[in-house]
Amino acid sequence: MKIATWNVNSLKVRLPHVLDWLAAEQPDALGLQELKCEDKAFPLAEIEAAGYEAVFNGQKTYNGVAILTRTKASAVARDIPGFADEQRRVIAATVGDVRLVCGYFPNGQAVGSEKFAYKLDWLAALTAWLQDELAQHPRLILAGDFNIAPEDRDAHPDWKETIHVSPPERDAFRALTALGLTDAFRLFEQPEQAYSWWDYRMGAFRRNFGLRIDHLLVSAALVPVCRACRVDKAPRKLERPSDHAPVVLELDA
DNA sequence: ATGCCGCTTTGAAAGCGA
Repeated sequence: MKIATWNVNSLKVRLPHVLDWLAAEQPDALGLQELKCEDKAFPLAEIEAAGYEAVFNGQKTYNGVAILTRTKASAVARDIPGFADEQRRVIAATVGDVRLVCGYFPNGQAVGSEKFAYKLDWLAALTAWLQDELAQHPRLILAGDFNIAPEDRDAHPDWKETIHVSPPERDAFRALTALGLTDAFRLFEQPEQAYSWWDYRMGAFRRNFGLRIDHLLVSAALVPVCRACRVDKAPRKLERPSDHAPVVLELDA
């Protein structure tokens, strides 16, 4: 089984990249973030023509998440139950015998800002909800754009901003792993300075000035069947790329 | 340094992302 996550920064603009990538990689499931499109504008026909089913939770201009699957997903859930939020950031579905939760975590803008407080509130609500989800679905993957670089090695040494690397954000990440979730990327040997996002500006990709903020966390039941996890930088090298690269997890399941 | 890039909404310029 192959499961991937990718912040596409506008599904409309990135649709050709997504279709090419599906054809090349043939994942069983692909979680997408930052669709920036309403549900009525979701390019369902094109995705179905590529041999995929899709469930989505979109809104105008901002946010928006989707799960694409080769076989029909079931038990689709949207948003965090009990957390009042206009922003469409979560979709979950059962794919085969795996529960896949796809999230676009808040950016947070700057430590101490109003958006930062929202980020921490959102993370607390997600964590509380996931505890219940894990109880119901022992085989669970939390995938998405976390907007958190969990350790120092996940940020370029010259990263000067505190957002994405601050102690409260990293504490929130650890609260998620404390539920019994494991960062699948770190189950395997990885290149030095492996990142999943690079700013469009200042030649950041060329200089590998990036952050690893896109993650797949797996529940304890899935750790033994993880086979490989990697960042696929190829789509970041195309014309008009997303600023994020897909992260791919392969499992013996 | 934070203007830089890119996307979106509107209708040339501003907000936002990370």
